[in-house]
Amino acid sequence: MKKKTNKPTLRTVAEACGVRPATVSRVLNKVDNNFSVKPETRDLILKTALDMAYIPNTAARSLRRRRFDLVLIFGYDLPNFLPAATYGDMLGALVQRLNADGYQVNMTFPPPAGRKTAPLSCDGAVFIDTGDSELIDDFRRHAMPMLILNDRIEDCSWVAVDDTDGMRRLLAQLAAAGHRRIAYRCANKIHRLQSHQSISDRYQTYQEWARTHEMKMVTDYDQSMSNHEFIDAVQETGCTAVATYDEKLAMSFYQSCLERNLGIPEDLSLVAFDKPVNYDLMPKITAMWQPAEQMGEAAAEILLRQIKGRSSGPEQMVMKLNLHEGASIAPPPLPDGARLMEMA
Amino acid sequence: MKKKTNKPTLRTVAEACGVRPATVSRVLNKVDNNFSVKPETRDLILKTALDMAYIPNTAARSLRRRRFDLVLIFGYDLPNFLPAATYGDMLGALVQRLNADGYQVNMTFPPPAGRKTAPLSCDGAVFIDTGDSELIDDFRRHAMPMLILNDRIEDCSWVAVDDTDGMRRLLAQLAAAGHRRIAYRCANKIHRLQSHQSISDRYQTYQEWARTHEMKMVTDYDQSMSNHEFIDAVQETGCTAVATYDEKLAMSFYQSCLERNLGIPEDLSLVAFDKPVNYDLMPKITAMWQPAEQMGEAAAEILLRQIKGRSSGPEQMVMKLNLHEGASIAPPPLPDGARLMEMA
DNA sequence: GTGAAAGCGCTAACAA
DNA sequence: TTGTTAGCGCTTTCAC
Repeated sequence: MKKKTNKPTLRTVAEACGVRPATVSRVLNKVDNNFSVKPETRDLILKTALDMAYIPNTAARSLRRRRFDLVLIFGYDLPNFLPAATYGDMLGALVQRLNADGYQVNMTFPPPAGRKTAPLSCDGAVFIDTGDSELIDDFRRHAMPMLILNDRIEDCSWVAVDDTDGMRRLLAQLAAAGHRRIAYRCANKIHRLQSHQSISDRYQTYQEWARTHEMKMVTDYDQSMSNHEFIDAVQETGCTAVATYDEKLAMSFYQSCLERNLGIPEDLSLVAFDKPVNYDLMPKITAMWQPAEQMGEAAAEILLRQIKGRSSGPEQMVMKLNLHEGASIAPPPLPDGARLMEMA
Repeated sequence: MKKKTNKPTLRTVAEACGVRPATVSRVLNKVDNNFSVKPETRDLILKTALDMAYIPNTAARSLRRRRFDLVLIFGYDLPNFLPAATYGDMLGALVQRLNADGYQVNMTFPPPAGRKTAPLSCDGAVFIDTGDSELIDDFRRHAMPMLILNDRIEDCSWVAVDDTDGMRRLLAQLAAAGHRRIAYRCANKIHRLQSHQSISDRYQTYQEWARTHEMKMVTDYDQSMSNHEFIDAVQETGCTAVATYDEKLAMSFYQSCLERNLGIPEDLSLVAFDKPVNYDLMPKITAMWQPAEQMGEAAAEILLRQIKGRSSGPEQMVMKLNLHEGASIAPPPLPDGARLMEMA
């Protein structure tokens, strides 16, 4: 066991090569504005650095360069939310784009209480499903590049989706299949601690649709209901289709329908938002999916512009949801009388 | 728009207070070994720092302190694997423990090619599902504290599970219910690019079981088979139970069984490894779950010992899997003849 | 083609 | 109770 692991520094390497640290730095960073290195010293330095397993000290480098080449992702709940499937894709695209421009990407978990040094340890930040407004404020005060992904915050850059349009198209899809009475299951009061734009957007669109189509609303927006209570309400009011706030609610509702021998879509049509995890193992539900990759990429582009100062003020972007056709919509079942007439 | 965002530094704050940077540093870092600050200057400094929104520069601090207060998690594929559910819990516990000791935790995504500065930008690292042995080598060469989570690498610290024991108990569970012929679906050749200890552990245990119980092996370990081909094999050989390598395979197999009107567990018993995502929405399968929280915590403890130099050499830890009882085991269905006898 | 020197912002040992 | 000083390891301008 060695007494002390003296990590090689620029100076160590330089001494081993009989040159000065500055030269080593130039060689390793491939400073090529005017070919200022003799090939043999260059090779010697390269070889020595490799042999000694030299790794530049990030702190020193960042301090000097005044830049970190690092983007932080804040999404404290991501371990829970990543299973929303769509975030994996979104972040994948985001990271790839940032990497292409030389930025390392780190996802940070909640920092120890009292430590809030983040704004001065990266070049920019992406907030996703993070309600940490204090941190966002800090970034803003320090004029640090940042972007909100999948939500909207005033005076910030963000990339979000058009839930109003999404809900409208979802309802239109059901209407096109012949549905006139549609219920909306959202369970927001119960499931969501902090409110998200999508909650009100989707609900209000449902409300608007009900008004313009003279349709009686059947929803659990204002009250907490179990799946079975909701199914009761659906049946009592003669709804022939149900829209749910997200895929989790949809799957859970689907299970409850099975338990009651309610076939989907034969007896009840079902639509939702979001792509479920393990999509191929799940019942195929027609749903509005986020354009995950595009969102990630757009976010990266905007953030990069902010970082490189090529942007004046916040940029905001709304994207359309994609209708993903499953097998959960059918024409409404005919009422018993009508069925008899049809058979005759 | 301000001309230039002059971020406040220690010096800025010090000048505003009429003291020297060192004093500010002492106050903000609560150096309290001997109450060396006059209350009024202390308050002034605190207030000024807050007003100016002073945030220490991480790079400068780390450079000087020779420490980052940061642990990096490497798991490049985590966005894909987190949906394995168990990792969310594992990381949650790990992070919490490290936070408690004042360490920030970042999960890093693949760094831009050619940049391998990680070993000198953190105090320690956790590798999870990462086959980046080059990076691991770098950490080792620099004698940086690190730990492999959920896998084993020679001469490293790691926390892993006892898959041999797990498989044995799973098979024993089936045997206790009366099963004598058990098939093993692993599909490893197809699904796993890089090999994991669990693959051979589980397979070899199955093999051993077959030998000692004089049971004919029915498995796809050496050949690629579709679910339906596998079901064919199961039926031809009269197997009454199937064990699968993981929950994904189990779920997928389950679906295929439904398609063939094979009831689980009435017609076929099924066991697996791992906890599925959205467990409450999934069919309840008896499976071996990782003790996720304990693993995360143990990993944190070991890593902390390494970081604080309280450890001599690598520490390795094997944990038992937990049997999670679902509803996928039943006694084997009686052969037709036997069933008649029973009824008589 | 390479060296000298300054300094990024912070902390810790020492001095007063 | 506070100031002075040195320097962490690196990059970059300027000089030769």
